[in-house]
Amino acid sequence: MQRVHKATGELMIVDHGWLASCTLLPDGSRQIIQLHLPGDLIGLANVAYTEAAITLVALTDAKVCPFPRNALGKLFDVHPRLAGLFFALAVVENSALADRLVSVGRTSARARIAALLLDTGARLRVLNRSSPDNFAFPLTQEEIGDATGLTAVHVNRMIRQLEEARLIARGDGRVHLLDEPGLRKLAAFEDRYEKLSLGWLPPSR
Amino acid sequence: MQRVHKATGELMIVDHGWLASCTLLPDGSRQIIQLHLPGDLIGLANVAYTEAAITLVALTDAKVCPFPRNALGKLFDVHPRLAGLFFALAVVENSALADRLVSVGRTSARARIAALLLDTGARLRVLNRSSPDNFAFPLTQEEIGDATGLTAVHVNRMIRQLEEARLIARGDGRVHLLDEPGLRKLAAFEDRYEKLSLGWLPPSR
DNA sequence: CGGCTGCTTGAATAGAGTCAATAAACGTGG
DNA sequence: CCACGTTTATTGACTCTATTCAAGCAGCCG
Repeated sequence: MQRVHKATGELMIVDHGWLASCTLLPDGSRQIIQLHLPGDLIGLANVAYTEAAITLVALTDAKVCPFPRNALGKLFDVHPRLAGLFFALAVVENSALADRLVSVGRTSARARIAALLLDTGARLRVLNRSSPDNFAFPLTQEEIGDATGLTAVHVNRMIRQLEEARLIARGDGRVHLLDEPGLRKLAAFEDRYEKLSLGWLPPSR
Repeated sequence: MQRVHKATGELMIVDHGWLASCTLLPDGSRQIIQLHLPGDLIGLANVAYTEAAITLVALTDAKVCPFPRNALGKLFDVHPRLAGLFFALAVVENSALADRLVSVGRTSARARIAALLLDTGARLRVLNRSSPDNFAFPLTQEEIGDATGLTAVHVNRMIRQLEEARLIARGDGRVHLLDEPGLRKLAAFEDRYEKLSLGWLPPSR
């Protein structure tokens, strides 16, 4: 498997596979800003800038479909409802980033990992309609660390603690959320994907 | 001075004063998501949700002008260029949040505080056109901690270190960025406000 | 003056990082 | 299918950054 590292200023939609947008720091460390699952729109943060602000990393084999940035202007002109949806996407991404910031800024290592798992689970739920408290989770522990602001070693220790506490189970690249209420309490997690309100959007033409 | 704490789902524009949107956690701790300076649009993260996701705090005496949320639909319908600008605002806010996340997730306490000061300075520059490396900074050390994910005590120690290293100076509620290159290096700070690209926006009607 | 709130400092503690070594899993080419 | 090298996971010992607790001080406002 080839892990494509690519800096880009374009918009893309994930066809299949998992990716992550991240920032690389001068000291060599890395922060994963967000995970991209199939169906996600990637690169919103780039739209308003001349140079790519983020780096894209494929976490698994993945395929993305480009969405030309210069089509956006016309889209806003001709399809107000679609434009509104793009806006809504940006706004939802905003909340997601805010939640991550809270998690990384003010919660323990355990809680951050729990939040990452819960969030991923909730997003998969939106995707699949099924209710998988048991799902494939292809991140390495180092990548989990880059997403949560921790070191790989510490991620390992915390994951095992979550296991020992019977909050999660693992195996074969999969995660099982054994005690979701317990995890939610630990992570101070709130599921925003349930509370969308898009009634303000203009009607389609 | 009265510090208004208000949870709201509306959009607002800051007339004067400084505010912050923040999240309160069950354990009583607080994370400041972002600072709002005069001219800023507040509440984008709320647009797509039924209930307010964030709490607003006035850091100084402040006045805000409401912007009715249900006017957004019509705006997207009738004024595509304005709609595009709203979208651009959301996207710029995204980058700002991503930068904060990197700062909090992967840099030292010193660096986080330096980044907060640099970012605030850069934003004031956009506002004033003048180039103030010396500006009023009305946050308490506790609030700085809530913004950077640190305790007030540690914020104090780090600020003094920055002072002793002659990177900044303080006094009378103001900050003076003495060695901006040094601060930028320390904080791995990149000024995004310089590199906006809005050529893709549709023309005004 | 007295009671806030915010700043400053020290000492002890805890949570996360670093370094290092081993084990397990994976992928590749023969 | 096996042998090999590489990446990933695991664990221990130690260090260090940031937190906690505590106390004293300064400024502000009624």
